[in-house]
Amino acid sequence: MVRKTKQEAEQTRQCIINAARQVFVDKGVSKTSLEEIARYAGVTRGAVYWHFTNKSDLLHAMRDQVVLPLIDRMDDELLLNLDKEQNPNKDPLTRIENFLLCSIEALSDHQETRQTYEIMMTKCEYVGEFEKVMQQIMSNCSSIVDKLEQAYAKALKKQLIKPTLTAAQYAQDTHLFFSGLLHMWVKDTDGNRYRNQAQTLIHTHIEMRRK
Amino acid sequence: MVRKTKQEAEQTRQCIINAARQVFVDKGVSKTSLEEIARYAGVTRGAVYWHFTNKSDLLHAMRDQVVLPLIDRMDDELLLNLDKEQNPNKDPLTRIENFLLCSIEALSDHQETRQTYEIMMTKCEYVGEFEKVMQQIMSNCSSIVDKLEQAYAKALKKQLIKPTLTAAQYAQDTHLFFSGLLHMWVKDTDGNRYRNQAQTLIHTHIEMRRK
DNA sequence: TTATATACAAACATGCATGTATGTAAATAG
DNA sequence: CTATTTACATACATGCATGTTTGTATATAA
Repeated sequence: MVRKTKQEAEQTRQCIINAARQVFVDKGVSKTSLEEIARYAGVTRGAVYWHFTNKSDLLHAMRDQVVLPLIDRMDDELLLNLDKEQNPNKDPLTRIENFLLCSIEALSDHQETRQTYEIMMTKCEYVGEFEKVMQQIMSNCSSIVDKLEQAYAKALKKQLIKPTLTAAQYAQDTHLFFSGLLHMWVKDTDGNRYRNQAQTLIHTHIEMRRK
Repeated sequence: MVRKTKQEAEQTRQCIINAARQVFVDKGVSKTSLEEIARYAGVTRGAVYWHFTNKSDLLHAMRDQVVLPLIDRMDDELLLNLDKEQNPNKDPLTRIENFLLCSIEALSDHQETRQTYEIMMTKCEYVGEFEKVMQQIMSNCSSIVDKLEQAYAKALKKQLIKPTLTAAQYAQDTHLFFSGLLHMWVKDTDGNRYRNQAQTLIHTHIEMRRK
């Protein structure tokens, strides 16, 4: 066989991940064999086992590829320049709204992201070795709540929202709303119930808080 | 072998469901064999195949046993006597709050319910034949939103909440909050982040709406 | 009372997924 | 230019889960 260069090898690797994503969406993680993935990617199981130690490892790689960049972007959108008054979006509430909108946008704009979320939410089982991922998700949620809280603290200072509740309370409620929206959005494959009105739902949620 | 009476057979059936629930929570649905379930239940695969056609059928039975009664209870708590003024909880907002509280209570009080939800949310794959369940869940969500909307309509009439938003908008937001809370509550197996403060979160969510 | 259906256990047949080991040609390092 | 990795394909070994079939003792219906 014709040995590939490093670049070509990296392509095959990515190709396998892409194939896996497609097949996972169709058949679920546990019911897809590495053989199927390989066939879909135009390689043999040999290639799969060369790039990944097993199916779980492949799934991890798939997830990291989508989730890690998203976590990075979160910081930018929610916190960056939050303190500087001269930035274009002074209003911290608008900033929160924007953060929520961007997250949903990432799902509707990028098929990879959308499919990966669909797999993570409805096509895989968090069990054994993979239970750690659930811990990661939970701790990631905590950091989202933290960032939301900082933004809401600013909103309180600027007296944009009622002072009867704390920033932490606003943050938790928004996070639960966001969490629910993500789940519903992903599961609403027809798009009728949630996908089409996500922006409105987000806007309403924020508007509800304004004095 | 000693043939069982109808009652005893029904016991075995329930026993198998209980065993399945335990093993599913531990190992996930796809990685548990019917052999394991049978062993845990103290029977053989023969019994399992007698009472259920396959693993999916067993999972359906497990789910129905928990979910169907819950759906019934929902109607009672949210809508029953909503129009009659003489019932103990006149305040529709309190009624909504109560509905949310009761739902969470069902999870913390009944292990079966909690485990079944855990399985449905993190230990099974909605794929193939089982994708229909996802449709059921979505349509069930719609009916929850409907009922919430009716309750919020009452709250608007009684001028308990700001009239700047519609009952439908309040309902959707509450449902997404509820949906997120359910997911987080179930996934928070340590109990530190959400399980312990669920009541507070719910109360805050409702309180945020009051004029 | 007898025939039949029930409630399983036990045995059988099959396939598929996994992991590993081996082969190999070409890329790459020195 | 040669030795050694690399990037796979192929072959091999193994096991386990599934579904079906058969056997059987007894509850139950008539």
